[in-house]
Amino acid sequence: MIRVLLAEDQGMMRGALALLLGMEPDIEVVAQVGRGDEIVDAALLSRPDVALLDIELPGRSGLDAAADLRDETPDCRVLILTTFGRPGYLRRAMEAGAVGFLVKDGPVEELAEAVRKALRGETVIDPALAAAALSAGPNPLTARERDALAASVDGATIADIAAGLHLSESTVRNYLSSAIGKTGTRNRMEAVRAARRQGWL
Amino acid sequence: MIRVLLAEDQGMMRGALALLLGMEPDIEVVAQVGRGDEIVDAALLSRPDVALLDIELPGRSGLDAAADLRDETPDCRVLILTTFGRPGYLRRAMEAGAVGFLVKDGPVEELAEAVRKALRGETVIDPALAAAALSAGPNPLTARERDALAASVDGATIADIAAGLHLSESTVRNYLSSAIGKTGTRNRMEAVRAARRQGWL
DNA sequence: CCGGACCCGGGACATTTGTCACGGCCGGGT
DNA sequence: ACCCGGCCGTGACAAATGTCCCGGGTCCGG
Repeated sequence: MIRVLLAEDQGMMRGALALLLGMEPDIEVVAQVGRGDEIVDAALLSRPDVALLDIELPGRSGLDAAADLRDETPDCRVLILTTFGRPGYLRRAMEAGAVGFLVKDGPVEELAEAVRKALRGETVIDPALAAAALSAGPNPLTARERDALAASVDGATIADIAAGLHLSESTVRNYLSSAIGKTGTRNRMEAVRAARRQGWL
Repeated sequence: MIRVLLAEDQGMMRGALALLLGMEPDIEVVAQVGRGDEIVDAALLSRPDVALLDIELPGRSGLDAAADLRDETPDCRVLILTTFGRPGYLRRAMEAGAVGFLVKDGPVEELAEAVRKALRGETVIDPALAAAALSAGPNPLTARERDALAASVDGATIADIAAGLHLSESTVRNYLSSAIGKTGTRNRMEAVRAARRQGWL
C-alpha cells in the first residue's frame, strides 16, 4: 500500500481526490490537510510515502512545505499539484526537492499513475512545461524587487508599500521601475501580472 | 436515474466530480464539457435533468449559460458550483434561474445531496451566503462603469481602455472616477478588487 | 411636461507614478 | 586591491491618473 498525504485547500477538490485515490487498490490516503502550515506536522504523524501538495495554500506555500519535508521526512517523495503551470513554479519545485509537477488540467487518470511513478523514484513532468521552464531562464528579479512587486498587488499605493517594507518612497519607486524594466512592461500592474505568469512572485 | 450535465474547466476537477457522481446509484453523468459555450449544445443533445455549472469558464460565463438553459431546456434545473461565494454571483445566479448555489469548499458529500434536492425542486443555498448577498444590496455600478472597470484589469492604461471601448479618454476617466467613488476605494486597482469581491465584475 | 438617471464628452487642476541621474554603503569575486 | 552588483536613499522631471467642474444627448416615469 502506498501511503499518501494530500494537501489542498479547496474542500471539494480535496475530498474528491481523496476518494479517487482511495479507490485505487494499492493506494491509501493517510492524511488530508487544507492548510500549508499543517503539512509537516501531518507528515511526521502519518509517515506518508508520497505527499501531494498544492502550491497556493493558506498559511504556508506548498513549495516551502516541500523544502521542509525534504529535511524532516527525507524518505517521503513530494509531488506538486497545481492549477498553474508557471515556469518559475516548476523551477522552484525542483529546487525544493519535488520529484514531480502536475497541473490540474489533464485527465484524472494521470494522478494515480503519477503517485506510483513517484514512489518508484521516477520524475513526472509535462515535457512541454519543462521546455518552457528552461527557455524562460531564471528569475531576473532581485529579492527587494520581488518584495516591492508582491506588495503592490490589490492597488496599494507607493506610500503603502514603503510603509509595509519600512523603506523610503523613493526607494520603492526605484525598485518598481527596475522591475518594470526587467519584465518589459509599462507599469506596476503589468509587471505584477508578467511576474506572476512566470511564477516569479 | 438522475441525468446530470457537468461544466467545469479544470480537467482534474471535472473528472473527479464525474467519477464521484457516477458512483451514486441514482445519478448518471450524461455530459461533460470544459467550456461555457458548449453547455447549451450538450444540454440539447443529452437532455439532462440537472446541470452543474462552474461560473468562470472559457467561452461563456456559467451564469450566462444558465440563462440560456432556462430558455432552451426549461425542464433542466441549474446548479451553480463555483470557487468564490461572491454575493453578486449568487444574486445573478438566482436571476438567471438557478435553483442552487454551491461553493467548492465544503465537503463532497454535499454535492450528490444537492443534485437530488435540485431535482425535487428545492433550492440549495448556504444561509450565511444568502444573508451576505442580501445585506450587500444590488450592484450600484452602471453598465459602462462595469465595462471600464473590467477593461482596466492587468494594467491597461486609460488610452487602452478608451480604445477598447471606442470612447474618449475623458469619458473613461469619468467612469473610473465614479466607480472608485461608489466602491469607496482609492484607485482603479482597489476598485477592481472590491468590485470583484462583490461579484460585480 | 418635467425631473432624474444614464450616456458621452471637454477642460483644468492636484496628485501619483515612472524615469533618470546621482550619491553612499556593503559583500563577494578576481 | 579593485570592480561589480545589490541595497538604500535623494532630487528633479515628464507622464499618467484621479477629481471636479461644465456641457450636451437620450430615455423613462411621475
